[in-house]
Amino acid sequence: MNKDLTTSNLHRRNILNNNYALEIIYNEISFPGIMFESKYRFTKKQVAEFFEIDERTVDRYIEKNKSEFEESGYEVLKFNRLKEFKVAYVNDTNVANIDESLQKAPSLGVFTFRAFLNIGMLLTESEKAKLLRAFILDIVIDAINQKLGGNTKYINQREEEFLSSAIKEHNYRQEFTNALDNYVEPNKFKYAQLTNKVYKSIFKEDAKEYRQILKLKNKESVRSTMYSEVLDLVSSYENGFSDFLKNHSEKANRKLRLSETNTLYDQFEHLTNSIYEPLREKVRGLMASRDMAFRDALHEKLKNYITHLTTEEFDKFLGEKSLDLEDRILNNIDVFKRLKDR
DNA sequence: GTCATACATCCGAATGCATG
DNA sequence: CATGCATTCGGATGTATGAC
Repeated sequence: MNKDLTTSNLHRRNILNNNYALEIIYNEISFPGIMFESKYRFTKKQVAEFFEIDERTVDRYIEKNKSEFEESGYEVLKFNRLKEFKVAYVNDTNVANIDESLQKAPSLGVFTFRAFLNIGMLLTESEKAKLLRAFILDIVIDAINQKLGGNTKYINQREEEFLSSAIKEHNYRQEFTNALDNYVEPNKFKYAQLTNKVYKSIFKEDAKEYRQILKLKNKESVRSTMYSEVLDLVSSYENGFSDFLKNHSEKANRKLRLSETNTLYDQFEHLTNSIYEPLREKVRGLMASRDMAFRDALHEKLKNYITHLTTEEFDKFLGEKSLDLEDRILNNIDVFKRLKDR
């Protein structure tokens, strides 16, 4: 996938919000900052020297992208905080020569490591920035893979909510297939057809397209790769339609043909359209955005829903609280048993 | 004399605008 | 895109003033 950091705000954010990638990048490039207020800081001068550009060039970029940089941690220090920064600067062992003019500066623009990377992603005139970008793109994919032992395919399972959603979904799925057994005439395509209809209602793709986008192998199950929010919504659709099907079959006092069932689903979808709309919108956004960031997968039909992930999202799937499914089952064995016996 | 305070001046960084 | 210039701001520095 072509990710041009200089022009894509989305891709920049997806890297800058990923603390795990930032940590690795910091450790890999030898550009130590000055520790100040528990963050590594760099003066404008240091940044300019790193990228081998004029300080004025840095100025221009700050001017143009002020809000983006400020969001990444760029700020102008004054008064007391500036005084403290100067102390930290002087005491820092990484700083070889103490700058005379800095000592007298009444205000000083300071970058965090994030803001430093941010400007590096935008600088088109620096050869070093170009190298840095290439390096970042390699590192970020590696960082996620490394964190997950090389498997982003099941990153959806690392989140706290996944397990309970998956179990609930499993139960609703059973009701759904039971309903198809009880109220629809035997037909070997019925499960697949109706399931695809549910998928298309929710995220516009059928199982086959979804598999291609996520590069799933034949044996790998589609649902095991879905995020908890998607599973919850699938549950809702399956549960809702099971009921709908039951009512119509009982009213007609017979099993329905597959074609009737398909028509019935279209009715169901039409009727529930506005009810599900908010959840569907949310789920589409989550799914498309996460798959872009984590799995490097583009859901073409959902591309208008893609946004950058927040730091919290990265934490949720990569952070302390995220776990392999196996660990999660062990940690939640009681919950697991309770849900299973329902 | 010294100490605190008020005021004036100077300087450098940031910022904005203009130019080559 | 680099450079030059003017403006603004606030810290640093210096000076004057007055109380004790």
